[in-house]
Amino acid sequence: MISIALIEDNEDIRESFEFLIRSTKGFECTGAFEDAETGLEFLTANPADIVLMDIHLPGMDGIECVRQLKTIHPEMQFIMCTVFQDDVSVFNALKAGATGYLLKTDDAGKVIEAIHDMVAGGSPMTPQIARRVIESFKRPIVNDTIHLLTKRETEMLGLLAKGFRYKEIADKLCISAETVRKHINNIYQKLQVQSRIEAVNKIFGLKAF
Amino acid sequence: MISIALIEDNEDIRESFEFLIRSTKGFECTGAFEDAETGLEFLTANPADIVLMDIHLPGMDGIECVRQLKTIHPEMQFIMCTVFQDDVSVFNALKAGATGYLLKTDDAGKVIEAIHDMVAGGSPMTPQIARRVIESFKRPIVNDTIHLLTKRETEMLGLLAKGFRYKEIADKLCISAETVRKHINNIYQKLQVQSRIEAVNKIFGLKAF
DNA sequence: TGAAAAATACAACTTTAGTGTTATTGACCT
DNA sequence: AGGTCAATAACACTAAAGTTGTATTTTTCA
Repeated sequence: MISIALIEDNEDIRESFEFLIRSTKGFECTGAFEDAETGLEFLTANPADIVLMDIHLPGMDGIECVRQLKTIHPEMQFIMCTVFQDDVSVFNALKAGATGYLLKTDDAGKVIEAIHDMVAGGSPMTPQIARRVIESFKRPIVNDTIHLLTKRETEMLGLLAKGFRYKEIADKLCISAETVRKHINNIYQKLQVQSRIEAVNKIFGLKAF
Repeated sequence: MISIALIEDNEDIRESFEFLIRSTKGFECTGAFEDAETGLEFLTANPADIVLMDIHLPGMDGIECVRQLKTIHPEMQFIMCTVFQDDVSVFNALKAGATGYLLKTDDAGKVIEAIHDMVAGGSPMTPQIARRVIESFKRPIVNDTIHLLTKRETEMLGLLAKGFRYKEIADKLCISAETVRKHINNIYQKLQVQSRIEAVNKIFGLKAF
């Protein structure tokens, strides 16, 4: 028996979801809440296997609720339900610990399928959302500041990031170590940093996730 | 009319896919190839909207084929077809530029649906594959070597990664700079590295993508 | 073609980082 | 009670990194 809870402020949707779950073999609905606060309180004490969570809620939003519940019960699985599929919501939800994404427009069959996929260790989501995840996954996340650097300087920075010494870089590029030193000094001035690690963090540092 | 090409070494699968595409309204099959080399040659000259690509092929594999075609025709879309859904293949394919992932066991309806999803700007994939993508997306990708370090050493490394000087770390933790120096030296010995940047790369370095 | 930007090079100097060694204290384990 | 490990600290020394300044050549581009 898979225990499912849901947090959704719209009464019609909440009740139809609850009915849907109750009338599906192998599923039980352990709670249906209209706001994040009461849901959070109940689920902290009574963890469910899977939670269907609306994003837009009065008071605390669904993403924050997931974040808090996930830290308390890491094994709990969350499927976000929303009308929007904008990038920010998707990523914040994923970052908070949600692993599935349903649209409210999805029919009953999709919802049941999504829950089954979830139980089977999958991440049900629309192809549109999957695309967004992939796109941002591929993005190198390089700071714009890099455009201040010349080609040679960018090359230097790459080697610097890999941990090569000035002497090694010099040998690799067949220039003198003093030139390398000069280039790197120019880089530091442009990036407003004082050390190799700061430069690397500024350019390649990953703030995303 | 959406033009679709396919590269698949198994004759039965290739012909049934070709038949499926030809018999679907709005789809046309512009080519069906049994190996990457001939497919690559044809598609370079005659780009298709969507390519169904097998991963395991004799000679050049499907991932390499995608990589090459994607650089020549970036607007071409690729759906990988495979029996396996292992992490390495999935990520390499995504990295090469594929945006969809089908299992050979999927039925005709799923294939058609996947192509439509693709045309609509989505990324059709199984929930299992979506989960893999998300997991690795969230994973900080921390090297196992970090378990060699003590709590204090791990803390040091974090500050080291942020670019703080020994003196600054010392002040932050209310210990002497000499102690910081010692801890860091221990870290380097455990990680078998000689500098801050190497240590950071070894532990937090992202090999993925 | 002429000015600006980039790449090259050298030098003197300061600061920070990294290596090696030794020693004390407290925590934890058996 | 004794042993191991982690954390603390200090000192001497070397190596590498970072700073500042000047200068020449090459590229680029308006």
